Amino acid sequence: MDFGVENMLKISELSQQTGLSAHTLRYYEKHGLINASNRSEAGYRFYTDSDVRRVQFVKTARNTGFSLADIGQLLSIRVDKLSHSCQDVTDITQKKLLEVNAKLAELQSMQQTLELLLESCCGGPENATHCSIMEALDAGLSREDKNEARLIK
Amino acid sequence: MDFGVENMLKISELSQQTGLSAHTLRYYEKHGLINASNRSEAGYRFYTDSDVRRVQFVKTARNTGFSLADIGQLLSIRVDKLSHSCQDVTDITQKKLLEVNAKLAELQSMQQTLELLLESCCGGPENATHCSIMEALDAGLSREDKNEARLIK
DNA sequence: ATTGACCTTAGAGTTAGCTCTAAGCTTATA
DNA sequence: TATAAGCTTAGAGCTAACTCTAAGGTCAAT
Ligand SMILES: [Zn+2]
Ligand SMILES: [Zn+2]
Ligand SMILES: [Zn+2]
Ligand SMILES: [Zn+2]
Repeated sequence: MDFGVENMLKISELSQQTGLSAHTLRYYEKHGLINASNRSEAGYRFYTDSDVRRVQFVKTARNTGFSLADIGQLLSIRVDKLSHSCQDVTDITQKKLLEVNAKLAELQSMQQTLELLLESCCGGPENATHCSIMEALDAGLSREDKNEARLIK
Repeated sequence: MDFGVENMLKISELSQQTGLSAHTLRYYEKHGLINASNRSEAGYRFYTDSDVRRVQFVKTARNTGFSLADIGQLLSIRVDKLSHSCQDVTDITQKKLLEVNAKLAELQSMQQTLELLLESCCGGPENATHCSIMEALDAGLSREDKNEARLIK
């Protein structure tokens, strides 16, 4: 009856293999991303090799930056590749790249502003009455002025 | 008695001037960042010029990437510059820059991975049975392998 | 006097992705 | 057999920064 239970993993073993916590694995299951193909009579989850590969796919996609919703889509492609095209895959990937690029631009702008602020300030122990960082934040930064210009007209 | 009420702003007027919603302004007040120096008899908030400048400082700092907690610290320096040093200011700014740099590195890694994935896939209408993006996610990406290597030993 | 726009408050809901708790079984070891 | 470690579930809590709702008071114009 219970043929092949030996090479299946319990949740803590899967956790160790993947580096994802048991909590997270159950969370992914609750959200429809993964599943344990088998359960013991007591209800313990048992993961097959195929289950493990699916979890590793999820982890890899997660590390690549995909949201759990994205991963849900990628997984439905994965289980039925015949019904999906390469374009379906690139659409998801391209969308993610655009998001990443947008965040990058925002962070680069912040980085530049912060570096300029740090260059302008002595960083010394004297009091901050004439601190150029405080002055700059009080004056409204030039980057922000540009954004403001959009709103005015 | 109510001298000078004329040049004060109601919350919706401040909202228009700053581009922050009235909800957000009340939220900032609840969290101790800003305040209306005066209230009408009915309890309406009235903002002085000084209040407005403080709100604009908050907005500028927010646009620069500072968290509301950071801004709370910057504001307490702002109201008592004599008791604080330039170093106090650069400490906050430097810490923020480090955070931004860390996020940048993460996003740049994602960007690179996503670009490589997109280069490898034809993106065409044929079915996804041999899609190289799916293969790469199944195999575990090389970037991830590097991270894994850290864990192994 | 009656709209309707604006203001007040406390507090709930949103987002994403976990992270943890409580209460109670199960399993392995001593 | 007792103890500890591990498993189960539902559901609460966390983070940050809003965003919105409900129920009601205020104000200007008609
Ligand atoms: Zn200085
Ligand atoms: Zn300074
Ligand atoms: Zn293809
Ligand atoms: Zn492809």
